[in-house]
Amino acid sequence: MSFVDQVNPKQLEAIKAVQGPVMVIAGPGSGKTRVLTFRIAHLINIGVPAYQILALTFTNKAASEMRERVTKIVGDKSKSLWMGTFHSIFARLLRVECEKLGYGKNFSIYDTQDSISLIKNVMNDLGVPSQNYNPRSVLSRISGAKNQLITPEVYQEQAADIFEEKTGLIWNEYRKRLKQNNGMDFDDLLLKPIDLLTQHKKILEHYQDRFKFILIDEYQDTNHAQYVLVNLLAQKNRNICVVGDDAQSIYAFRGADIRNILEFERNYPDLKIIRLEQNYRSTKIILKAADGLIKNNVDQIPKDLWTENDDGAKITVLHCNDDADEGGSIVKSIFEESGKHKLQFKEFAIMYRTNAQSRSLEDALRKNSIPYSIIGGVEFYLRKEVKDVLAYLRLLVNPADNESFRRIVNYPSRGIGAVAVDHLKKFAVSNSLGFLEAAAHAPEISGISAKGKNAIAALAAMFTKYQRLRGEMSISEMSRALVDEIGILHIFKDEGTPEAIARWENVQELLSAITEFSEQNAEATLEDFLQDVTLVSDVDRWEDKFNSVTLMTLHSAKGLEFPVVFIAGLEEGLLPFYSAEPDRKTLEEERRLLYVGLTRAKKILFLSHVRIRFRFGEMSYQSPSRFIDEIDSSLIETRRSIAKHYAAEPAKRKIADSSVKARRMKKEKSESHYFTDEQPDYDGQSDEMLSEGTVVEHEIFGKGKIVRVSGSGDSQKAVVEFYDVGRKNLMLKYARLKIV
DNA sequence: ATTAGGCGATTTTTT
DNA sequence: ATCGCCTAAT
Repeated sequence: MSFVDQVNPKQLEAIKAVQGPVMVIAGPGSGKTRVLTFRIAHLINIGVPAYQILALTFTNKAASEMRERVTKIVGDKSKSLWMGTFHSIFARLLRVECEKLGYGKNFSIYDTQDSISLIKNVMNDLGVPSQNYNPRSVLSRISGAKNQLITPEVYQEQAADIFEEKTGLIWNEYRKRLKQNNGMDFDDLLLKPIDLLTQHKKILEHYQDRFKFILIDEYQDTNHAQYVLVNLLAQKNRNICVVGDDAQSIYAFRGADIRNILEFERNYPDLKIIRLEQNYRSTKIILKAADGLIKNNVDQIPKDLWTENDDGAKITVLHCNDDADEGGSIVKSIFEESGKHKLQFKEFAIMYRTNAQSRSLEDALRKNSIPYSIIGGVEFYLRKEVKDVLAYLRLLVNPADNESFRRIVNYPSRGIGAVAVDHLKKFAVSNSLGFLEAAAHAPEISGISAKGKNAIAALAAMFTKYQRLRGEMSISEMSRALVDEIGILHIFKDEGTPEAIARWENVQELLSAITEFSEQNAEATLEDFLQDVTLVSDVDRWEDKFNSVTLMTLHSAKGLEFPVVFIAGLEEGLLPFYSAEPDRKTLEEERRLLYVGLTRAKKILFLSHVRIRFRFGEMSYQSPSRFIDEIDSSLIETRRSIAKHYAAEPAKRKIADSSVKARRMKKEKSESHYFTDEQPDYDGQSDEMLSEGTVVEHEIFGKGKIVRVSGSGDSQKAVVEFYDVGRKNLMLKYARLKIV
């Protein structure tokens, strides 16, 4: 093998240190994937059977790319590698072993949406009003506790307030229901393997002997449960290699814990630490900017990043008026840069903090006929009609799945309402049956009208029929037949509205996806397909073969790189994201997120911010992100945008009156008061003396009193308590306040 | 009892 | 856009 002349000495060291625990601290663009690939290839070449290697990656895409690259070096042997995300690898393991934990092999995997709706049902049944306790927050507490390996019992004992008490109760019931439904949530895919391995010594030994060499990519984003799980597997052979970068840790909200890196060192005192600090991706200017930014974090492992690449162009900061203008400015820059450097659209990426930001950017791209593909957002497999069809398939595979039953029992409308379902549920509970089983006994259930009984019995009969057909037809034929019989395609067709047509297309696309899936792997089962759609993300499906601009969140951008990167919305409150005054930890995580974004860029980097943004249905004055100030100003060139020509709609946004309340977009058609995309007059307002207590008047918000003034020069800001609309954070440069 | 339609509230980031 | 909650119609 010829990797020796393709890597630097540090990389070589990381590739060859195959025995014992190794931690590779890999800066952005330092050839981490190359190291992992060669390391696996090296293991195989020195005689380690591929099935003894377990490689855990952050995305499925990273896994399949790596497998491809390994295959190029070692050939077919790579097929028996276990490579994938934690969730998909351990779901696979559970399919084999779950019966020892009392689950059926056909268990359903509940995504966040499914889990929330189960929580809602549980709360209903327990009489906990969902007005007081948001099911989403309840789930996130439960999930947090689960990833810390806290049991419901301990959680309930330690409950510090009424919310936690209720959460404990809900959790307990939620857990029971999941089990009854033969279902696991995302966290269970990590916790159940831990249960399995700690409860069954033989099985633990089996897998310890099986996975003699373990590699973990993006180690900084693993949580405590993942840490424990991997250590169980690795503790016997101790051939474990983790690769990560603390500066790119951006999943704390999901339980990712920097302590994993510290504990790792404690757990393996003979740990070998290798640092990869040479960057092969970005220009000197980009790297310097990123490095300068991240140095503002207190929590970090110090690093000395360097590159032999050119200085490159300065970073451009685009000052924009509003979101339409931002889209226009970005489009204009795409045209300019692609003309100047002969770049294709696929070499551009636009990144942002929240999915909601994509809309105005899409508008601008569409208006200028630039092809784009978008990662994330409302994902295909989360669309209602798609989830509805999937619920049918899921119930077919796992008849115990009461949540799926609930979802489809009256979709499309069959005259089975809440009351009928309630009777059915009572019958099911008192006879210890699943809902679908109970449905087969519809005639025996009291309290339901004859019509309702017929409808329920017919539904049950349909499932019986398709359970039989599953054995006789291919999964794609069977799915088509089922969708046909449900009749939703006709319903959408008849409705004929653009929305309905879109739904029709989505269902067709789902059916094609099933066909394609079964063509790709001939032995694939419906279970495999269902598992795939819940565990494979949008990024995983993304391919750069289309010549289009890519739009995505900063979180999704991890692990990718592009010649030209735009990061939109660098504004206080948005990036860094916060609603209340942010604490240090929050700010540091947000800073790391931007760091990840900056370091995706190879050659050219644009940052943009707007003056006025529609947020939470409200017009909001935004001040530029503090992060812009943290980048050395000698690396930056600013541009005030006048992108009228490219902006999606002339940026006309109505504000009806002085009470700036939530306004639906559709209501925004009539009436007075427009903002235009003309440059605001910078009338030197900020030069005047404004201090606490000054009474001022704003053209829209009316009169108010200044509470606080901060910053200086162009970035001077004030908090103003308006008499009519309450407290607002304004940037003086743009707010055009009049002293009263 | 069920359904349709209107209205208001809700949106950080993801496996 | 979607969901829950309301009311009026069937």
